Amino acid sequence: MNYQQAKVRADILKALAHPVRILIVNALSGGDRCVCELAPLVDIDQSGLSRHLAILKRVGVVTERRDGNKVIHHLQTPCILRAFECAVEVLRSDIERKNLHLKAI
Amino acid sequence: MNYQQAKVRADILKALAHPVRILIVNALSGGDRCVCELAPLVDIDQSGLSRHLAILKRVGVVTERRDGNKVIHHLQTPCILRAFECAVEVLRSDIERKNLHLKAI
DNA sequence: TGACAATATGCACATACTTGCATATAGTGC
DNA sequence: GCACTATATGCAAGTATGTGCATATTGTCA
Repeated sequence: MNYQQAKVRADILKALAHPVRILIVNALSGGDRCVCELAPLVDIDQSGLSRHLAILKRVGVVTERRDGNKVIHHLQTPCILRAFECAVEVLRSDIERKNLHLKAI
Repeated sequence: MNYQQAKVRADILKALAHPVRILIVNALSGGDRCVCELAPLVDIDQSGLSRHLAILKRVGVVTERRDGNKVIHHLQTPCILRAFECAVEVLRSDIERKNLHLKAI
């Protein structure tokens, strides 16, 4: 793998690597939502939420369509939920390993 | 999912979301390496490489053991390679979708 | 057209991340 | 102990990211 290939991967992961954006993706995995439905789930200013959504849209993880004066957001690539599962696996593995060290004391 | 749960996931993904760290993980997926073996693969200062490794170790993705005066690094949770594949899927899906739009013109 | 709801953007500030340089620490072999 | 190799850390500067506030834009409905 060369630097450019690593960079495009990093850009996608970076777009996912924020608690608010993870909450957004998680919510969208349960179905399409407009901004006003997402707002109560994330403790953040409306403009901030709009910006986080823009980041997810820029990398193509989320897409949008208009419905009246609402913009409906859609999780375009649900495969990224696997990246979250993978993060959980890392956590679990790390805790297990530390427990082992603890027992060894 | 609550904010705290999203945050721990974000911290793991953030640790992966850098081109140099992706190159490191990619190299380690082929077997354990010391810093001196990784250095030529990533175009960065030795101290910078050391810092990137520290970030990966902090979240438990990479572990280390000493061998003489070398520190050997080990990819503790190879499952994160799936996160990279997932990033590639996002890219591919995005390109396909844009191609469709192109054809529609 | 005007009032209103939903969403996006400009700006300014704070915080976090990355990097190189110099220097410190840890281990090896003489 | 000394010279040497491998790796880590303090510091300072540059860059990027996240946030709230105010304001702009887009669409609806009367």
